[in-house]
Amino acid sequence: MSETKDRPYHHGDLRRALIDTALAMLAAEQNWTFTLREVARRAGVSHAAPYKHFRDREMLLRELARIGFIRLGESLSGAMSPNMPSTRAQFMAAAQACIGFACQNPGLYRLMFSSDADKTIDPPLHDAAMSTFGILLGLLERGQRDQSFRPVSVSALAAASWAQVHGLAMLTISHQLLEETVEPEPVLAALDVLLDGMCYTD
Amino acid sequence: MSETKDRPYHHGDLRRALIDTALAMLAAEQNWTFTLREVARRAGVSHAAPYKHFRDREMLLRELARIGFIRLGESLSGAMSPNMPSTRAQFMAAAQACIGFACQNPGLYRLMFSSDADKTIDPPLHDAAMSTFGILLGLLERGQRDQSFRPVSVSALAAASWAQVHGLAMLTISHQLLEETVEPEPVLAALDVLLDGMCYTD
DNA sequence: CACATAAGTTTCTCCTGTAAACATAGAGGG
DNA sequence: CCCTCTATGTTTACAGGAGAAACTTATGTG
Repeated sequence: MSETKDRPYHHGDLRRALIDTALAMLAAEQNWTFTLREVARRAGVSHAAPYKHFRDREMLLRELARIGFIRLGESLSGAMSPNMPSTRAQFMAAAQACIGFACQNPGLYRLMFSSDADKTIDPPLHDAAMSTFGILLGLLERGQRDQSFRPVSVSALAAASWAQVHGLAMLTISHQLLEETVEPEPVLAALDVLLDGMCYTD
Repeated sequence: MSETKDRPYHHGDLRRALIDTALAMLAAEQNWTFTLREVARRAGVSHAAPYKHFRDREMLLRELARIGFIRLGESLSGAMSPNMPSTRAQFMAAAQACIGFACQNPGLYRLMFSSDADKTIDPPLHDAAMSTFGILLGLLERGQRDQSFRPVSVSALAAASWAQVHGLAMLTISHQLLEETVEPEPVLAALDVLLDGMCYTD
C-alpha cells in the first residue's frame, strides 16, 4: 500500500500525506495563509477528503504545531548533547538552536505560538509543548545544582529565558531586530546580557 | 458635519468610525478573526463602504497597528515620567507598562506584531514602531550615561530587553507562562533576572 | 444652477470552510 | 466465491468573506 504510482482511489496514507504537504507549504512560505483546500489540491485529492482525517482545519493546524514542538525539542536536545565546557555554554547552544529552528521554519514556528494552536483544548499538543519546555527546565535545574546559575526560583529563570529566547526568535523572523544589523551579533549579545544576570560570575 | 444623529447617506467621518469600531472589536475579543464585513456591519454601513477609505483589509489592519504603537508609546512614556529613584526602576516600570498594555489589549498587541502588520511596506507604521522603540533606546542610553547599565553595546541591551519584554507579554497573553501560577510573580522575577545582567551592581 | 466628485450602495465573481449525499475499494462472514 | 459493511474517497451544495465594477446620492464650487 505504499508506492502504487497511480493513486487509484484510496490514497494509502492520506493523513500523513496531508501533514507532509502542509509542512512543506509552511516551510516554503513565510506568507502563511494556509487554506485547507490548497493543501488538498497539492496532495492531489478532493477538497473534502481531509475531513475524513481531521475534524476541521484547526485540528490539522494543531497537529502541525504538535509536530513542530517535537521537532523543536529534538533540536534543543541535539544542540546541547555533547560534553560542553559549562552549563552556560549549553544554554547558549540551546538558545541558538531554538532561534535557528525559528529562522529555518518561520511559518511553523509562528503557528506553534499562534492562537490557532490552542493548547488548552488539545491535550496532545499541550503535552508536546510542555515536554519541550521541560528540556529548558531540566537545563536550568542542572545549572542550579552545579552552581552555574544563581539560586533564584526556577520559575523566574524559566520565565526569563523562555521569554527572552522566544522573543528573540519572533523578532528575528519578523526582521524587527534593528534594521541596520543583519548579523546575529545582537542576538548573541542579548543572550550574554541575560546570562550575566543568570550566572554567578561571568 | 459632526453629530447629525440620522446618518442620512454620508456618514460624516466613516474612516474614524471604522477605526473605532475595529478597535472596539479588537479590545473585546481575544478571538481575533476580524472580518472587514463585520466591521462595516457594526459601523452600520454596507460591506463595500470601507473600501472608499482603505485600499484593502490589511491597510485597515496596519492603521490599527500604527495606532497601537502610538498608544503603547504613550503608555511607556507615561509609566516612567516622574522622578524615579533609579533608571532601573524606570525600566521596570516601563516593562510592566508594556506587559500591562498587552494584557489590556491582547488582540491589538497581537496584531501589532503579527505578519499582517507588515512594517516593510508601510512607512507610517514603521515610523510609529520605531518611535516607540526609540523610547526604549533613550532609556537605555540614559542608563548607560548615569552608570546604571553596563557599557555593553546599546544594540545588545536593546535586543535583550525588547525581546524579553515582548516575549513576556506574548507568553502572558497566551497564558503560556506556567499554568500553576497566575500571579505576576514570574514576570517580575524574570525582569529582575534580566536587570541583574544589565546593571552594574544590583 | 449645473455638474464634477467624494462617499455611499448593489451586484457580481471567486474563494474558503464545512456539511450531506454518493461512490468505491478492500475486508470479513456466509 | 459472492455479498455486504465500512473506511475513505468524490461531488454537490450552501453560507460567508474579499474585492471589483457599476450605480446612486450628497456636496461644494464654477
